[in-house]
Amino acid sequence: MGRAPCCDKANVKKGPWSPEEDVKLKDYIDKYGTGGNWIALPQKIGLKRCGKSCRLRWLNYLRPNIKHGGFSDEEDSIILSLYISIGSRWSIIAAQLPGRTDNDIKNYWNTKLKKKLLGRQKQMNRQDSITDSNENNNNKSPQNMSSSAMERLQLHMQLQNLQSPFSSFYNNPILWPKLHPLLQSNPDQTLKLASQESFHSLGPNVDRQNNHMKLAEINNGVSPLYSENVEQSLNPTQDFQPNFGFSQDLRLDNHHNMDLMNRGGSKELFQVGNEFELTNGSSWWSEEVELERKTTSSSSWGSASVLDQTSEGMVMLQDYAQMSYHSV
DNA sequence: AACTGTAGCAACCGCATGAAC
DNA sequence: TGTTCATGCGGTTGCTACAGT
Repeated sequence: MGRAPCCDKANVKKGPWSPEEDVKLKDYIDKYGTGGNWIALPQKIGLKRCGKSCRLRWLNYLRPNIKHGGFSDEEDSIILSLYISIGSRWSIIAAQLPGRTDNDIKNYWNTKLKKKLLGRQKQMNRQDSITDSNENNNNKSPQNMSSSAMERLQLHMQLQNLQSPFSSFYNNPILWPKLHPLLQSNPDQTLKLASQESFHSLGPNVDRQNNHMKLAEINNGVSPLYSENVEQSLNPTQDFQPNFGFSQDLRLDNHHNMDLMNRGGSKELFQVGNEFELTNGSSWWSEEVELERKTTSSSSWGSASVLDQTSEGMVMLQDYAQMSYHSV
């Protein structure tokens, strides 16, 4: 049995919204809210639109305090950092940028920021190829990586090795994004994340529901970087090795835009769990495990998995387990 | 002026998830 | 416990504006 359509597609209008439609929708929501039912909303106000379309229009355009365009350097930096860390979880990235929508950030990334950064990387690659033509690292050949992973690797390399406008961001914890303080008071508000994209090239034997282990649960603020039970939960063995992908469970506040510019020094909670898919074969995982182990005892991090703590206790996780390559 | 290519963006589509029944 | 359905999310599409030829 197929899924029932959310609306009568024959009788709904598609395409750009007219100003009249915008006014109707905005006026109604301003007065009565959404009523918790987007599907019924368009009928209530006489709009021939799908409820999903209304929701999208509200969230991306009509909602108060929405900003469009004019991304600042700091916003660029945050987007870049989070993209490298968590990939294309645009809603999460948007949650760190007040007034920005996931759609806006996604468009901005795809049309401008990515080109800007990767374009610079290409330039540098051309220079590098002159001097490094003899070195051919098969392990990291593009053929064996997903495009997203490749992108993230390139961006990371660029951040590490090249002079870039964002290098200052890496070295400046003040610019690093933080998570919403509400988490501290309501940790039950969770947002479960699973990177579909990360698993696109998983083999058929991979079961993303099982064999996961929590790599990190980080209590931020005055707490130590890792708690005792987290240390125990790590328990990495050489048997684990992700030939490929990962997903993440980030527990964080979902829909409250935080004011990045005015965040105070209150206690904040950032819990991250990585769910690694384990197969046999390469040695890449063992390297990763080693890096993860380092993270439990040191604030110095390798490039493959990066977890840094700022002087204020803020924690960043950067994970490149998504990169898919086999060592030989 | 007409055509073509491209960038930017709004909106749509399909899937995953979780709540309600 | 299984089914249905609303919601949220990310990928994709399609339209418009603009630049280049």
